[in-house]
Amino acid sequence: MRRQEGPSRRSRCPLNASLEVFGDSWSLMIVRDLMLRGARTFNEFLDGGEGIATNILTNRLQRLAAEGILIKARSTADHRKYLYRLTEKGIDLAPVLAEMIVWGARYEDTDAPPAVIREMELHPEEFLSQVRKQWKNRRSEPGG
Amino acid sequence: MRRQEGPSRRSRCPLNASLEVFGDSWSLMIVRDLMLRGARTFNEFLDGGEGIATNILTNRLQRLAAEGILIKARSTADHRKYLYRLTEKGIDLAPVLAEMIVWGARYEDTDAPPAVIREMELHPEEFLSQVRKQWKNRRSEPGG
DNA sequence: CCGGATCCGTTTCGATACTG
DNA sequence: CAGTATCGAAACGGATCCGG
Repeated sequence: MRRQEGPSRRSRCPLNASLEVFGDSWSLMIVRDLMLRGARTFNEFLDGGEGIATNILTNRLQRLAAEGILIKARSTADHRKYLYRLTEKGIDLAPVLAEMIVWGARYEDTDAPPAVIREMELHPEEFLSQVRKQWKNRRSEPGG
Repeated sequence: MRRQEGPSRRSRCPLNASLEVFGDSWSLMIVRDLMLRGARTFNEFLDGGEGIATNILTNRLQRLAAEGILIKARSTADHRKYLYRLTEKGIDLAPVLAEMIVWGARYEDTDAPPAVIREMELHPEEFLSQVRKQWKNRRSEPGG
């Protein structure tokens, strides 16, 4: 019970607040898998995130849920499954994600498709609106 | 000798590459102190970053220097001092920083001046050009 | 099978004291 | 001023086990 929330104990700076929420290696990967790769179940995160352990994944999903970035709910189609989806707060991480992807693609050695990166870089607002549009449609839980 | 570089061992995704470089609590705080708060010496980071320990600060400065995000050099004015400054690669983290600050200011409880945040949010390219302009002038090492 | 929980060895972090 | 050295605490990561 070490990590209780409380309205940002002493880190008033916005950057610190953000870092407290997703300032680790895994949280943003989970958000990316959710946002850009269509991952929705525990095991889809396990595959997509580069080798995260199950206990760490559980921990991060709980933290992100506690922060209101994602929501966990039982699948209506398959009752054994849980489905995770982004909240508005989580979707609004898209610009952060996009800038990190653009920077990584520019300066590190990656295999990112240049077209997608250029799209993110040159038309960020279109990228964001596409993400939003996809998440509008996803309410209907297709293929759950 | 655990952390040797190598051209991104297996993390080809740009996001993973970025997270490997600055995916921890402190690295981006240091970049922010450098970029937005004018910190340039070890002790200025110690004050600005919210209570970072000296060994951690040393470690992060070394890592960031090894990644080519900042450069450490002796002050020409005061030969006892070392001055840290951002490289182009480091300055290009400004958009990432800005988006994280905007998100944190929107969703977490912070004391950020709204005007600055709105400026970052509505005119990101102006914010970026201001940062760049400031770093042009900083070559002359004023007050070192 | 799905979604975890638990155990345990290893790694990293972080506070403080100390040094050139 | 700019870091090392030390050492306990915490986080990580792999493997395994468990409930539905």
